[in-house]
Amino acid sequence: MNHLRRIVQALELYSKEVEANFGLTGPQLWALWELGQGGPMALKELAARMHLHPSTVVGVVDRLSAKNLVVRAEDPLDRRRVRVSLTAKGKTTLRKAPHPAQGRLVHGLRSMSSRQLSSLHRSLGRLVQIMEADDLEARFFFSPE
Amino acid sequence: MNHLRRIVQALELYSKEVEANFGLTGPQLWALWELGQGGPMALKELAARMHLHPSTVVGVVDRLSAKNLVVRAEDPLDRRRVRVSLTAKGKTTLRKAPHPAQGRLVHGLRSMSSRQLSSLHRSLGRLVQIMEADDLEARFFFSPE
DNA sequence: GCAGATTGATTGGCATGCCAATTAAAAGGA
DNA sequence: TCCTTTTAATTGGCATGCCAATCAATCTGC
Repeated sequence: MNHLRRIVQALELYSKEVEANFGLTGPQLWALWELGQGGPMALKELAARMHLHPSTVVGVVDRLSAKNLVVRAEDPLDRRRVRVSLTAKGKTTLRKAPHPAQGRLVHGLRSMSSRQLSSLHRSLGRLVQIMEADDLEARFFFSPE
Repeated sequence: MNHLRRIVQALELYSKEVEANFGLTGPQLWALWELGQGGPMALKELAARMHLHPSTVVGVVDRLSAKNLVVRAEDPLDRRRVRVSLTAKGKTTLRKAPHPAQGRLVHGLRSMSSRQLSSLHRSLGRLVQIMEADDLEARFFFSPE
């Protein structure tokens, strides 16, 4: 538990550091990266790819848009949707940016043996599986819709 | 990376759930628990035990104090310090509260073999070690005071 | 075709978390 | 002793993240 908290904290510190030296926070970089991978997409899809709540992503897109790295456009086929896409500046920035996979963590992982690594990956994957199953149960228990 | 994010997210969801059903968020419960373990202590010490920034803990203590679960008192020996301590209500609440070690995670961990568990613990511990070492280096590199 | 349900984005409210700056108190040095 | 530095707590500003509520657009059933 404590280790997890420390890792998360180290990730957040890294995000601050990137922000101070590059002008973009971790989540902002991450969103930019997803847009680079998947091309222009609806805000809802971006949120889904990031496993975040849409209302969270609205704020991130707002800030990226204020920096002229992305633009919102109307989707002609479904006017409820907002197509978020990279600007030219966004693409350039993305090319120069550090990979959003959080440098320090990557460094830490690289220094582990591949056997250790795959064991860690398996264990974490299993944890996620169990915790998300629990979550579904809990949701069902509290509000069965 | 993705697994870590999901685990953290599951923890936050659990915190929301506890809040909805118990009236206290994860960090609030955590602070209460530390006070239960260590007795009355300075805000700074509480922050150190939680590995959080003092300014963060000010807010948590504010909210706990608004709920009459803790009180701030002046330290007669050092008037800069604020002694935070549990109220009677705080102690009662703490006895009834779920353990702050995040139920779903515990459940997930319990279902793993002890061999898997200790391997996971070792791996995470190693990651923390490496990431925190990196952090020191980075701080030194960016601002060598 | 039209009323009612659903869906996508947004807003407002709130809790965490950080940092930088401020204030008050204590410690240290000349 | 007095002045400077350090230390503890707080404040204000900001970014994430959630949820609940709202608004507009789309879809469905009758």
